[in-house]
Amino acid sequence: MKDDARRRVAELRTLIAHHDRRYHVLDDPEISDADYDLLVRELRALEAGHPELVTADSPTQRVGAGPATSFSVVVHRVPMLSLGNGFTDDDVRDFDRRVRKLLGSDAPVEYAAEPKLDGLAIALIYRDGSFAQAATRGDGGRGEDVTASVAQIRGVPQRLAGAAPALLEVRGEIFMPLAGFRRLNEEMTARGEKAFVNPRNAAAGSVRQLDPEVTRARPLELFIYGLGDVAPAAPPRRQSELLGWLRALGFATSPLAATVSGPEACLDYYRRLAAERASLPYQIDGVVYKVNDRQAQERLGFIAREPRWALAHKFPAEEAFTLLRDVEFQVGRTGVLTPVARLEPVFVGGATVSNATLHNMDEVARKDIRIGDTVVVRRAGDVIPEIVAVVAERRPADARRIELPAACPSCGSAVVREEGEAVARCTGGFRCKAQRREALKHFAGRRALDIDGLGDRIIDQLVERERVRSPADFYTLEAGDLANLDRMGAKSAQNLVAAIAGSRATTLPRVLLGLGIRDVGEATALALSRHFGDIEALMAADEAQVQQVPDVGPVVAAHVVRFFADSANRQLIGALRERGVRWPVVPVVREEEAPLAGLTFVLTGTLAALTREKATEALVALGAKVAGSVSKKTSFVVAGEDAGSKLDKARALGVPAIDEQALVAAIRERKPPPT
DNA sequence: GATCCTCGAGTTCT
DNA sequence: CTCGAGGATC
Repeated sequence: MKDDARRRVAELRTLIAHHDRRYHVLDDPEISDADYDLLVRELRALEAGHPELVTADSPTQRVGAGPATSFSVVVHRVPMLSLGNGFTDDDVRDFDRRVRKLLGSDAPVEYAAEPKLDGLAIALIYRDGSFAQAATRGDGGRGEDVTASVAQIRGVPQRLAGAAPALLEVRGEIFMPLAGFRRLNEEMTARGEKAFVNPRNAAAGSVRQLDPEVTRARPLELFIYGLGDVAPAAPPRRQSELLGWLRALGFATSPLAATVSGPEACLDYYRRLAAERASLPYQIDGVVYKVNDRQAQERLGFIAREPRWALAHKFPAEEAFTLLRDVEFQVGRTGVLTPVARLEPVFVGGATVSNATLHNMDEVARKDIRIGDTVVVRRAGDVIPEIVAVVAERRPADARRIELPAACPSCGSAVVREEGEAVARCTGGFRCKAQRREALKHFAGRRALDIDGLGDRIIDQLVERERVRSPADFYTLEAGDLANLDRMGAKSAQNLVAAIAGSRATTLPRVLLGLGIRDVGEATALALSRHFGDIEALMAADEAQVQQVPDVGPVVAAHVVRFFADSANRQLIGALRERGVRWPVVPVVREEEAPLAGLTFVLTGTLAALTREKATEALVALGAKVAGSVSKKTSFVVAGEDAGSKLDKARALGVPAIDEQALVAAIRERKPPPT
């Protein structure tokens, strides 16, 4: 019986891998989505019955396994980045100052400016001049494949004009003009369907359509504003010329694009667009400035996920007045008490807002917010509601001050605010139901153990009934325990049990994150895992040893050591293991032992064999750092095709330059390149 | 000791 | 998305 299960599990995994490839890689599925789901479900069920057969590489362990979400995933060959935001004139001047400082020049910088459309960012790929693929931005690294629906948009050329490169990826914005938006909403209301709240949602909803015919009927337009990738590479040297080059290939670009010089000209452009905004046939939410010289862009590079050579200068967000009815204090998983404003619901920035965080008591004091006040609300970045200010003259006589409660609203334990800290915390720890509930949600969350289907609602009920007190209790749940919860049938109870069983095979960083050690997030959990390899080594370490981990200082080290000194926490880890939670030992990368430790690389020019990302990943794995600009501390500059000023600077500073082959050799042989 | 950057934690709405 | 704070750097 057991051997049968083992055999069938292996068979199912092979089958699923095969169909994944047909679907995602070859784009030529052999079986229907429903049949595919059946295979996955059978595997899940078998794994649920035999947790010892669950392995980390099982398809059930993958995030968003299979085409169940109905759009397949596209990994962007060049990440689709977001832009840094500016709101004030000084933000723009600061941006310009930083650009000049980094370029080492005092000459006025030329910028390509254009309106920032309020639509949906899209990447379009053309092969040999023919439209081949469209993908949404997604999280920047991977998006959704929307090729079929985007092909129906009239502004998307099926074939490019003139001499098109073998591979071309362009980036742009799909948007719905206001007139079309109004007409569409009239039609939809007339048909008894729900209208869209704003043109951006309408555009996004129209593109994310499984039925391309629906997209075809929607009044969508497209402006292209940039390049993702091109091979062979021959695009113009300036952003402004690039737009002309793209137009010659048959793409629409913004007719309002302009070239300006220096920050004051940027601001003039901004004011001109702000004045014109109301009369434009589509919605814009700001303007974008890009350093016009693309070689200079290259030199400026990126910080985190944002290019240093571009700025989105946003128009002020739409604001609204409403009444602050009450303030409640929420308890987070670490015990932090957060004041949350309960507002008279108000429609602002495309959604109805009824709650807004006040962050902490300092913030409340700074803005002098009181219950009963009329407040100005906006959605920061058009997403998170925020109280901007109170309207002092409308304050009623009986407005109440907001007081930090002395006792936790959930468990009644004392609330303390450490000297010099902005936040107040409940001291109840694990005895506090609210902290327990939030800690359990964190454990089950996507970044930690990723237990699909174990959402807030379910956890709330399990905590309320005291059926689950610690994360280890999840692994004792049976279908019967779940089936009598609200909104839970026998079928979904079974699925959830299977998902919990599936989460047993996991990784060390996920477990470390899930434990909820103070100040240990995703990045720190990964760094700790790489350094110690397994949890026993970490538990045995003292503060000095934990501080050896990159980016871990005295504060974080103390939190880690204190966590593992607590016998309840040691027991939790034992209990998790006992109930079948498993993770492979992580290959230890000790900084001092890593072959390229202490070396800093700078990549410049176009690499042929490797992408920039791959090269960075490989170097970091070997203990090296990869920086964006050349300095005295740079160990090697890797010069690819068309290497620019970084190479010049390296020569000036006497930094050794190597070519791509030397880089590849260094990675392969795991030793520093010869100088 | 000041400054820059990155990370963590908490949050909203659909 | 925002704020605060820890860590690294100059």
